[in-house]
Amino acid sequence: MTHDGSNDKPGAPKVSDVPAAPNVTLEAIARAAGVSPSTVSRILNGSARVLPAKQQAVEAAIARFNYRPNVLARSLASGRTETIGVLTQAVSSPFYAEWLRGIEESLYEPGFTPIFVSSRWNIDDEKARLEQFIARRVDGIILLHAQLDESTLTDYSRYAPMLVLGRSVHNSATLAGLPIDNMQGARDATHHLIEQGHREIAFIAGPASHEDAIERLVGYRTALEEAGIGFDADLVEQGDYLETGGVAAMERLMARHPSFSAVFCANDQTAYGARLAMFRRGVRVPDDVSLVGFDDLPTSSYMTPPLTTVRQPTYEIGRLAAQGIVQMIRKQSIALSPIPLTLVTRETTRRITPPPVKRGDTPT
Amino acid sequence: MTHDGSNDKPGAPKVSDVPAAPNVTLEAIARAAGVSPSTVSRILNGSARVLPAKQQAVEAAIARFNYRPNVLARSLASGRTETIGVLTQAVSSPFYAEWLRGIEESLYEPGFTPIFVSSRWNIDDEKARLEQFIARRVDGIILLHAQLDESTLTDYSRYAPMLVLGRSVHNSATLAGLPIDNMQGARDATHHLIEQGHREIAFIAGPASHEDAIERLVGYRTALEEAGIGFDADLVEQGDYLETGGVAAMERLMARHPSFSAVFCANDQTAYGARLAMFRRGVRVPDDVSLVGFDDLPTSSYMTPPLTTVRQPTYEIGRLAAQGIVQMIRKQSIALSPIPLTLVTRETTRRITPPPVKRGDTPT
DNA sequence: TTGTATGCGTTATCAA
DNA sequence: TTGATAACGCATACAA
Repeated sequence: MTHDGSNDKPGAPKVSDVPAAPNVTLEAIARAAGVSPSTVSRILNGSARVLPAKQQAVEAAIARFNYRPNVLARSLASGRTETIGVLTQAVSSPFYAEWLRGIEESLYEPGFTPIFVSSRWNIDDEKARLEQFIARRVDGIILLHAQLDESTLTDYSRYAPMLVLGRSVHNSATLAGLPIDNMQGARDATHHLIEQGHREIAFIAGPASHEDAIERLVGYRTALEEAGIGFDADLVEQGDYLETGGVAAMERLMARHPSFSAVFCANDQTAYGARLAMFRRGVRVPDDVSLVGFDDLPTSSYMTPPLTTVRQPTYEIGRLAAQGIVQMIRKQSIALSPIPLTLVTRETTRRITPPPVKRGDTPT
Repeated sequence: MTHDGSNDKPGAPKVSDVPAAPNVTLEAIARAAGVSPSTVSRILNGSARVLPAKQQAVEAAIARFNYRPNVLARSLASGRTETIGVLTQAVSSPFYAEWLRGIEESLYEPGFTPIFVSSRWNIDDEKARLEQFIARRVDGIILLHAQLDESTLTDYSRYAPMLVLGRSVHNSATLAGLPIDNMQGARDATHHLIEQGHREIAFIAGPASHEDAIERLVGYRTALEEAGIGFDADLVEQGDYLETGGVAAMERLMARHPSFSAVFCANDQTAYGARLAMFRRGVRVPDDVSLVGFDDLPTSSYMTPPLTTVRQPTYEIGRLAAQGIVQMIRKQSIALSPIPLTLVTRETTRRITPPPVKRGDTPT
């Protein structure tokens, strides 16, 4: 920060801008500047006016000793940590990545620091991490897809305001949910396929334990019903939101019910797997089968061909969440409306003239 | 803050397992159990034996009040935060994701908590985040691809031991580097293509500012030289490690020098872009052009066809890093050997009989 | 084995 | 405007 670069070159005696003493305290600065600790504190926090002369003396001392206030001590004394606990189910999931980015970027400006942890889809871990947040006295908590039931969340929210993404809860001053309209998204996607002339539309579902996954299935069924197409349980296969599950599900589907002309996958990762399984069998997309995903992961627009999918504005949702939690911390009321999803039509779907052409015996 | 939640549900008196007082202190527990604060502290940390009777009394009080020690106070008093600062260039990058997972999982067992932040490839941010870590008194720091120069890193390492991934530094007790052998990886990949009969092998490079990217270019050139193939600058295009850069580079390449039979991309994301650009032009992979990437992102095995690439064992590297930093904190010596990379041969490369067949005018 | 006293580095309250 | 002084919640050296 105060690196002057004047002695990078060997030869000249090195006078580092980062001094040796790692533990300069506020008190040391006060002594060096000839003022009281309180004055230094005031300057640091801008909590009161001080004489310019003293101000300068203190600032000089801070620069000279490269002093950095101890965040721990500050938090202990003030009761505020300026820290937000962010709980994800899996840090490494491409799906959460954009959320984290949105959260981090919006938190930086108001001066909060996010702490990311992941519970690995394990409800016990989720609890443990939440308690860890509380032990750390975070000022607020953002949950990405909480699995805990609402009453438990409500209990925890007494320690710090909580915002739950992708879920609707009974909103209060300390607990709020930002629901995502999975049902509508899935309905739109299915509707799109129907409009393109598809009638036998398969669905590869997500884990039955996920609320989202269920909503997406409901959306699929709703669109079918609206179009007067009977629901066929044989066209539904179980996936797990992962690529491997998509592969397996598609293989079962092709073996059992090979006449579908379109597949709607509960998420993009599932679609990647399904795509590969079809590729292996020589089934062309979209010539033989149309494919639609859900989430619009960054990679999806680089699939070959680029994937038609339901876009979740994750980055924006992340920003909203960050702003929301800050408002809750500041005791301001917030109004969170459900996030609408939009269908992004790319190149894995095509119009067919019903009845669907029989899928070809293209060479592998 | 002192909301006691005793009347969440109208009607039935709710007896929650999470008690009302959010700020139970160690002292309160001591009083409730009829012992001294130090005894409670000892039980909490297992730092000394206490009478079973007292032990039980304390544990009962802890359970009754749902007491959670204040991490801040504990750290302030002990001088240890049990926290590791992890600096990434971009939290949301699929490339860093696996590293983070490895780090997080290995840190959990020894009782450390990672704090992830990202500097967004900005060197000023990198410095700011590092200073933030120091202000938080983290016990150790892991850097994923540091951009700061070694002397600055050395300066910072006086505050907390630092481990730099993907870079070699002059190792000391407080600063260590875990280099990754990009050169060898790129050399192997190129060599593979040469062995398959390719002679006109294009290369889409990464940002010239990245050490890794340069090493990969060097590996490419080395393999060519070893095979007695002259380096042709016309076959090298500039990318940016992102998909968009891959698309653009491939388009330029095809326009300018359409006779290559293989492309080696500096990373997988670049390869995704290049793949799409070829797809758009009706150039088939691997029938017309062989394609090799670098990194082996999780998605790469689901590309169609699955991408041949150089695998970085990122998850394992993450684990190594976590173990390493813990050892450094404990003042144990560590031995870090460069990580070897391995070529994963999948389906985007194929053997050709030189001279390469002229690339087809397949319909778009 | 247990308790007392002191310190960790700040902020905040209260006088001056 | 400034400076003592008391928290903040815990760990720990020392004494018992």
